[in-house]
Amino acid sequence: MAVELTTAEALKLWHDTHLELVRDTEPDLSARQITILLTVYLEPPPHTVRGLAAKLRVTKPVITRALDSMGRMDLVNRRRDPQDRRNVLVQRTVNGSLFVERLADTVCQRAARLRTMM
Amino acid sequence: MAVELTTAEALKLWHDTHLELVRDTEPDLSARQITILLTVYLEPPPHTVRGLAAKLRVTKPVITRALDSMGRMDLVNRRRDPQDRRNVLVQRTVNGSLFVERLADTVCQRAARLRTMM
DNA sequence: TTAAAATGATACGGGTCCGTAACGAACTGG
DNA sequence: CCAGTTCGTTACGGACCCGTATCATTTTAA
Repeated sequence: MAVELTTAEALKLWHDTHLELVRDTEPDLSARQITILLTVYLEPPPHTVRGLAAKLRVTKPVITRALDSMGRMDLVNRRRDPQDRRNVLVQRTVNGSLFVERLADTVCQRAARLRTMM
Repeated sequence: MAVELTTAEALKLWHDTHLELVRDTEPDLSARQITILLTVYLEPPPHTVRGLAAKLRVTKPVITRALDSMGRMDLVNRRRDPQDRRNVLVQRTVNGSLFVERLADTVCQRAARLRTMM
């Protein structure tokens, strides 16, 4: 059983959730940063700069800079790979987990209100 | 009947859709721009700079600049209000409609594949 | 008629992000 | 060992966005 959404519902969900994120002035991540963050938190490790760049189809400096910003916000962490010290492993943080959890709640709440509030 | 989403499904939907948007290198709008665009296309006119600023809880220059960029991308249009020439009315464009339609399709497709692909 | 209010745009200084190119550090294979 | 490869980072010039303050235009009201 799949999640059935009409196009109007999909747009309303996208709109309402974004509006809430914009209003809350949460750190305000870009689409690339959101994608990186959720990849790290949803998919099994290890996550490397090169791997993330390939997955998103962007250049490596994009990933490096996104990790810089999100590291400053304490959403992710970087560590050298002890096995191959050229690699950098992207790791989760407590703060990042909370952020992702809040995001999930926001999306869920907006989805639940979709058909009652239209 | 509401749209039931588990938190895991919500996150996967958010991740998958963002990933697709990042990969496609569609104009790559910010969260604020997306919110403005969808507000204009989902809610009944008229839409003014002041109204959008109040709705998003941001300053007016934010809206002006977003309309500048999205105008350059031909996603929205500006017109003076003939009734009160201080106002600017934000209008939809053909290109913007297509963009919104594609976005809706992307979200719907990702939602439909949620439970088959997990 | 004129002062005040409202609207959207602009100037400014500061920050972030972009892609290309170059770089140092670490591994690999001959 | 040592040249070549791989990895992540940094430097650079340019573009965009931010919030505050200010501006011109238009409307309102005394």
